[in-house]
Amino acid sequence: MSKYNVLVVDDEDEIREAIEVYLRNEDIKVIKAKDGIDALNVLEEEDIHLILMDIMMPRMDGIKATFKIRETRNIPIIILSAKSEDTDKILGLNIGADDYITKPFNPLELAARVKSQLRRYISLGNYKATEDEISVRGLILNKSAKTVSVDGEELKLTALEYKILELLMENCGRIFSMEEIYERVWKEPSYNVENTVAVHIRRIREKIEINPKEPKYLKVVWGIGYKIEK
Amino acid sequence: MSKYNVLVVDDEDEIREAIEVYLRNEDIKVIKAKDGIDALNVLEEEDIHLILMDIMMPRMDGIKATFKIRETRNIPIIILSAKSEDTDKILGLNIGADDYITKPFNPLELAARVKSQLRRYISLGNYKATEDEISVRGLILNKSAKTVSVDGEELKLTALEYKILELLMENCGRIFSMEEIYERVWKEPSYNVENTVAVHIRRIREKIEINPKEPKYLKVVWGIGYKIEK
DNA sequence: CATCAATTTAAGAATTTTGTAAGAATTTCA
DNA sequence: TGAAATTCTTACAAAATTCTTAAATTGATG
Repeated sequence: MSKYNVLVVDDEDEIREAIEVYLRNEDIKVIKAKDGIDALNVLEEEDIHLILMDIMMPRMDGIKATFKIRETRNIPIIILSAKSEDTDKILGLNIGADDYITKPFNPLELAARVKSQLRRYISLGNYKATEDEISVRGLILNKSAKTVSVDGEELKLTALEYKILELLMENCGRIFSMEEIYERVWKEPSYNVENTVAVHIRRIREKIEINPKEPKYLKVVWGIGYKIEK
Repeated sequence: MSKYNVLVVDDEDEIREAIEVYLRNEDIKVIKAKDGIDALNVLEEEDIHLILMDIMMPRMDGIKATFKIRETRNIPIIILSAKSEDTDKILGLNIGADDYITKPFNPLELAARVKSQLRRYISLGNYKATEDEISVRGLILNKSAKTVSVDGEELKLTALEYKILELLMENCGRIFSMEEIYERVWKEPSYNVENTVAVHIRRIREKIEINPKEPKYLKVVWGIGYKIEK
């Protein structure tokens, strides 16, 4: 992996081209989009590693676009903006952007921030953050369709069961304690976490496992929690 | 997981305290260090999720400290500095820092950048040290998956057995007395340390050793303690 | 409002882990 | 070599954790 694709979203031609020049020699390929809607289309087609997003654009602005992208993907987004007031910065960062640069920007700083985010993203190893389909030894979970199948046969999970399984499969191999599962799926407190989670785990096993008593996928790690075995 | 630990490294008392105030109400616990050496010590002890690092400090400066930390760990580091020249920014970012804020900074911006980095770090799921796997002559311990394997075959250790083995493997070659093992794993007193530890050592050996009577990995040093042989 | 599916609660059963104790085996050192 | 110190082994008891079941509750839908 030596080339990274950076998507520049800005309605001003000169800015897009200036950025392309600044990022030359950095193992970076610049792909350009005129506004948020363009950007979303490009994201469908290309394998993008980082987005530089202008705030002020026709059709769909940068805030909306960032928000939209974050619904499904986790690639680094750096906001570009002429507004330098702090409120904007806060707003930009809270919609899910990873960094913020005000125009006019210094080319070296731009390049440094881009490289910093790329390095981080790549080093963390998951620049495929949002694969739509997660598959483990015949157990397949499709995130957009919200379906689960085992050996080709589609199963009928309830909404809750699906959420738990998605959490475990997205982090396949990682162990989640009952408390952590409850917290991340329910997002509210309970006094009966152990029983509740255990019951749902049971039901999921009943559906995805051939023999729920000897689970092939959804394993317990005694004293620690549950995981989907890789 | 609702509390994050942020380490503030700065030699000025007022700055450290100001930051603590700014980050209050953000589910953030602020831990303070006076310089790079302090910081490294804190990192040994505490589970830190993000570092705010000043550049100008006595003993060990922020650049050196960042560099040092990056040798082994991947947690987010935000550089704080009074210098605003771009060259410094570049330098800061290229030694492995994840973001850069110039003093005097706006409290809201600080909080936003901290949250942005934390969110990213946490969402990517691996807020564990980069050294995830410890390997000794075929015996491999994976810290995030909490698994242990010998010659490629995965073993099933209990939570306690795993903790003991992790302690010994993380400090591979170092000898731990029974008292020390008990203290560091159980964190409570006992009147029966010798028996208890011995029993668990036995159980671990039964799982990781081909011949538990002639251990290849988990060796005893008579009168002193146990170690994992390098 | 009746019905059905989904979820929660509760409690006992089943399983796994951990602690204890006591004697056996090994090492050290006089 | 023999006594003392230390570690090893075993079996069982206790504790902790997870599993299972069934009944109660909730929530949506016609």
